Amino acid sequence: MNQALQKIWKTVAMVPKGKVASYGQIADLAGLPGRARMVGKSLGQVPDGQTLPWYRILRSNGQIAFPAGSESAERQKGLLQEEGVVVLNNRVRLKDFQWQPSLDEILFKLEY
DNA sequence: GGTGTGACAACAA
DNA sequence: TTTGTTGCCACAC
Repeated sequence: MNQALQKIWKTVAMVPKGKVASYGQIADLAGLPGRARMVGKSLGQVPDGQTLPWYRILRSNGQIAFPAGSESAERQKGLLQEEGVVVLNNRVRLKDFQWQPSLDEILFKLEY
């Protein structure tokens, strides 16, 4: 089955609450450099049952990937703000909220 | 194989 | 800052 998909989901799952990450960042951490677009596609395939923080994933510039004002964008914005992440004009200040995995977090991930 | 697509990214203006 | 262009890579036709 889809290994890449699993890796991506596991990686997304370790983004801490109140922090965000970019598609490319997730791809890199998942060991799939250059596959940012695949991360996006994968998040769209997440079964509803799964509790995955898909909403903590943004574009490299901090923008929400959905068109501003769309239902999805609003939902994502809401979920983020509930965690304390400030969203303005459909974007987040990465300087303040981007997740910076510590070395041990990365190593822990490699154990798998 | 060729071609188009996509919850992307880097860079130029 | 915002908008275009290009480069990417896995996939579905």
